Amino acid sequence: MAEWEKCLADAGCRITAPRRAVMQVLLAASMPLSPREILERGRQVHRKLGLVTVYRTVNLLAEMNLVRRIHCEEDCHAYLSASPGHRHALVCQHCGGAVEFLGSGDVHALIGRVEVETGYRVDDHLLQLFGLCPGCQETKDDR
Amino acid sequence: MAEWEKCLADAGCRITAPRRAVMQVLLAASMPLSPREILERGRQVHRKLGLVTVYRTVNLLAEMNLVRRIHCEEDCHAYLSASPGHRHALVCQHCGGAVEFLGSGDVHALIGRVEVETGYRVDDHLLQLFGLCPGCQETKDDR
DNA sequence: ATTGTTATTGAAAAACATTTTCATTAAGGA
DNA sequence: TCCTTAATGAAAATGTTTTTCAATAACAAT
Repeated sequence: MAEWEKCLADAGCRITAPRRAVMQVLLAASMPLSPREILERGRQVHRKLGLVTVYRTVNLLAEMNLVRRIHCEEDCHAYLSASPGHRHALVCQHCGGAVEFLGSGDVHALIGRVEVETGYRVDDHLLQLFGLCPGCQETKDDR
Repeated sequence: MAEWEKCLADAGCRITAPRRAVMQVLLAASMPLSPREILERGRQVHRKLGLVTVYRTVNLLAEMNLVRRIHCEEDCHAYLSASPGHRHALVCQHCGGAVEFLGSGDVHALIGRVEVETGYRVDDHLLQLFGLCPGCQETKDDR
């Protein structure tokens, strides 16, 4: 039983074929996918998968932090499978490939500075980086 | 002539009543507003303002960095007037009020670290903080 | 000030994304 | 294997964003 299946089962959710299809697609993809893209790829695994189920599944998985929602200029509803503990995404603007990185002390230093500067108390943050992956740096250079 | 009007004029854009209404609303608001909210407030200034124009204006202003798009869980199409040079938003999760803060050395340190760790070249970033503003900290405490 | 050009506007329609509804299906404990 | 009920998928409803196009108004030229 896969790690993510245990998470769902522990939360009292059923492990169904549509959910397996969605998760399988996201685990296989190394880039953020929109609900529609997930549907298309997922149908190759589970023929009768429906778009409504993709929406529902992706929301469920996001709530459990098994999947991360990625915000871009064009598309704010793209999803990426999430490694536990890792918090942020770095997306290649050429090929769309994404990796995750762990927020470390530098993030907390920044938050501490801003708390002092503004008087706000910071509880949450959204951080994403965009750039070129190693492979695309060779191909394309448009800094 | 206001600063933002010079920006538009320099780009060859016309200064129109609808654009003034949208910008006035955003400058007066201290929180991110959705297109629909901008429409409602803007109509008190320019009665026949249309939603289509709000969309068009907000996109134009965002392209010129006069306005910043704010990404939240619920609403990824909220806009905040932007101070030049300041790059990031800090939003109060209780009252919606927002302030901007300047990304400083700590952001670059973080980006440098991630570039080394991942091999990616980082060209752009999306950073937003969420929390409680000073006023709402007194009212509400749900850390 | 007046005119002419053309960017901009707003209403309606189209396109698209997301959510709700509800009868049917199937997961998984008994 | 059966039963309960969570989950599914199709259709419809709801919302949001974009496109289209004729009318309007900014502003440069006069």
